Amino acid sequence: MNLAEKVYRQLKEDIFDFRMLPGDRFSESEVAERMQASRTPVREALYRLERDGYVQVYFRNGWQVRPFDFRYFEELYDVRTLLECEVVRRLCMETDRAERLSGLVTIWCCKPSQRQVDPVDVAFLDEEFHFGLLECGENTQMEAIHKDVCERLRIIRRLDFYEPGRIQATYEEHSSILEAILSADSSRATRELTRHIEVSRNTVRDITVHRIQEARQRYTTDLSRK
Amino acid sequence: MNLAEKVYRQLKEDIFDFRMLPGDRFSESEVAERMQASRTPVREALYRLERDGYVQVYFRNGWQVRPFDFRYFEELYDVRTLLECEVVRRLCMETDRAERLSGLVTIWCCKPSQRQVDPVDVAFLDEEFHFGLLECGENTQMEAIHKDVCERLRIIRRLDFYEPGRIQATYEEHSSILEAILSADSSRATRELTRHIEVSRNTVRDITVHRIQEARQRYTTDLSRK
DNA sequence: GCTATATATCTTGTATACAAGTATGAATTC
DNA sequence: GAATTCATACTTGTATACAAGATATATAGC
Repeated sequence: MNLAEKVYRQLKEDIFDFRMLPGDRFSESEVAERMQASRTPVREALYRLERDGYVQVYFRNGWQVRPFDFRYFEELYDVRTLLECEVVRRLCMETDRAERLSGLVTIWCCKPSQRQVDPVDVAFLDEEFHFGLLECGENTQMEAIHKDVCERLRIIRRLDFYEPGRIQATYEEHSSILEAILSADSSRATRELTRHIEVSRNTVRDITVHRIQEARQRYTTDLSRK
Repeated sequence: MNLAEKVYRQLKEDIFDFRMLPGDRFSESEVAERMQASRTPVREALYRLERDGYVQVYFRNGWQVRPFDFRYFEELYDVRTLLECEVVRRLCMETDRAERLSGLVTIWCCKPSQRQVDPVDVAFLDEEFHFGLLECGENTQMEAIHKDVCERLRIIRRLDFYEPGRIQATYEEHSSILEAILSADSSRATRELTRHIEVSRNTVRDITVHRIQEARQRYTTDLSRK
C-alpha cells in the first residue's frame, strides 16, 4: 500500500474519531511529521480528503478540518432516501428479489434472541443493510454515489445506536422494510424506509448536538472565515 | 490560478475534445513536458482526474484515459433522471415556482423566431436548463451531485444536437416541462422530463456510436486489462 | 497610546533528485 | 527454434530544496 494511501486512511480516522476536531487548523508539515512521511504523500492524501469534503485548503495559509454543517447533513440524508427508495421500488418489480434479499433477511428477520446488542456492531450491520439494498439493484453508479453519501454521513451516523431502544427499533424497521419488498408492496416499502431514515436522522442530530455540545461552537462554525 | 489547476483543466479539455482518446496510455513526464510544468502539479491534476473518473493509474506503470463504458453512461442517465424528477416534484409544491422559473421560461417558452439555432449554443443552453431546474430546488448537495453526474456525461452529451430536428424538439420538450411545473402538474412534469432525458440518451448513444465508429474498438474496451 | 510600515516567520506551490518497482528486449541456455 | 534469465530503460512513489505569498510581530512615526 502507498504511503499516501496510509496517510489518507489515518487522517480520515483521526477526523472520524475526533482526534482532529472540525474547525481545527493544521499544516502539511505538521501532519508529515506526525505521520513520519514527507509532505508529498501528505499533500496527495489531503487533496483526496478535500474532494471528499473533510478538509479544505486556504491558499498558502494552511488547512482546516471542515466544520460541521448540519444543513449539509440533512440534505445528504435526502439524497440517501431518494436513492434507496428508487432501488427499493425497482426491487419490488424483480421476480428474484427473495433470492437477492436472502442474506439481509437472515440477518434482520431473526428471533430477538439472535439479535446483536453491541451498538458498534449494530452500527456496522445497519450500514451493511443499506449498502446491501443498493447492491441488490443493478445500478453500480447509483451504488457508488450512495456509498459516497453514506461515507460523508458516517462521521455523525456512528454516534447513533447508543440511544436506548434504538437497536430494537432498527431491527423492527429493517425487517418490516424487507417484508414489504418481499410482498412487492412498493409504496409501503418506501414509506417505511423513508420513515426509518427520518428517525435515524433525527436521533443522530440530537445525539450529535448533545455529545459534542462542549465543542458545539466550533463544530457549527460556518465555513466562511476571513 | 494554480499551475495544477491549469493542467487539470487542460487535460480535461484534451480528453473532452478527443485529443487524448479513451484507452490512450501516457506518462506523467510526457504530460509535464507538453504542459511546460514539472511532474508535481501534473500528478496533482491527474489524481483529481482519476477521482473524477476520466483517467486511471497503473502502479508504477503509467496512466490511461479511461475507455468508454456505455453501460456506465446509461446508469448515470438514470441518476440524472432521478435527481431532476425529485426536484421537479418538490418544485410543483412551491408557491413561488413561477418566480423561480422565470429565467428559464423566457429562454425556452419563446417564439420560434427567437430560438437559438447553433447546435453548440443549444447544447450549452440545454445544460443550463437542467442545471437551472436543480438550482430552483433548495438542496445544494443534490445540485452538486447532479452537476457531477452531468459533468461525467458531458463527454458524450456534447455530441448531441447535431441530429436534424433535435433542436426544435428540445425547445418543445423543455417548454412543456416548464408549463407542467407551472400548472403544478407534478406527474405530467416528471413524465415529460423522463421522456425528454430518454430521447436525449438514445440520440446521444446513436450519434456517439456512429461518430466514433472507427475508434469504437478502443472506446468500448473494458477496463480490466492485465 | 495608536496607526502604519517593514521585516521575519510560516504556509503552500513547484521543481528536482533519487528510490523502488515494472516491463521490455537481448543474450543465453536447452 | 523456444523458453528462460538478466540487464536496461522507463514508470511512478517519495523526499527534499527552493520560490512565492500570507500572516503576525515588532518597530517607527505621530
